[in-house]
Amino acid sequence: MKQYNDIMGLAKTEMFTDEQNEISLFAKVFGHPARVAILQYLFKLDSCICGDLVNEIGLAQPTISQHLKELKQLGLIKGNVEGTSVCYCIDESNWLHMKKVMIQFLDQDISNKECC
Amino acid sequence: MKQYNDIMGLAKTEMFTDEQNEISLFAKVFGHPARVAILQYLFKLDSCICGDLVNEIGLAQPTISQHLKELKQLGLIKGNVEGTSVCYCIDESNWLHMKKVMIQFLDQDISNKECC
DNA sequence: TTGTTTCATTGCAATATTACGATTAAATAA
DNA sequence: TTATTTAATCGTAATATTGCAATGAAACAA
Repeated sequence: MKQYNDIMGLAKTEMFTDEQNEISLFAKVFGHPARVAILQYLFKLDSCICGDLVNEIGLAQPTISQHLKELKQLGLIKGNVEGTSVCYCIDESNWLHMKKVMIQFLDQDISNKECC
Repeated sequence: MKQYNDIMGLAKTEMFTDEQNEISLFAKVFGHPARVAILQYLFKLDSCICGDLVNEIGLAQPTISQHLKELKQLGLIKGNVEGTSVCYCIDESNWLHMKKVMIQFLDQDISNKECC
């Protein structure tokens, strides 16, 4: 597993639980609309090459490539070289793990004794 | 509604859908373990004052205050002044809206025609 | 009034993120 | 071989985020 501190910058990850750090890492990768758009596109197509994304999304090729790298580093997508192009798709088992962790966080119970 | 460009920096939000921008804004606020920890603590207690959080989490008071401000700006928490302290809690209806948007994103179907 | 307590704000340094032009690398085509 | 195509990487500028000391503001207590 990647060390949280490698990519969290100033965040003092050692004062938080592994769960809190994991949630924030997943959230962080969704924290840019281009990466959200890339994932939605991959879900729509079930496969895809990088060039498609450059046309689909309006960003330059190096920028898309960088966003793909971040998604790949977290394990949410995987890519296969196919000739001169690369075929990316969702990594199903890692996506399901992430989904479980995130939904558990989002699904916390709101008791009705709100104070304000 | 807050203008996305006010807080997304370089991100070219105009090239993305409102949905993609909304998802990324919600995700961004979860993209720091301190804010995840604050939210979990608020869920656990159903109410809370800022000073509690400074003790609970190891960060300085201005840092906690800043994280609270971001959560409040997105509407996920609300705060009431009570004497010299401030009572924060989850904003239930906004939390439920966020949850719906995020779960819809996380719940996309993975077809079985993976290509790689 | 003068403290005291509690939280917000300011200001700033350190670091991270985003974007993209230029270049490189790798596969294929001519 | 020499293009050509496609995507990754490098380098760097612009901007954002994080953290906290110092300070301010507001409510309360003595």
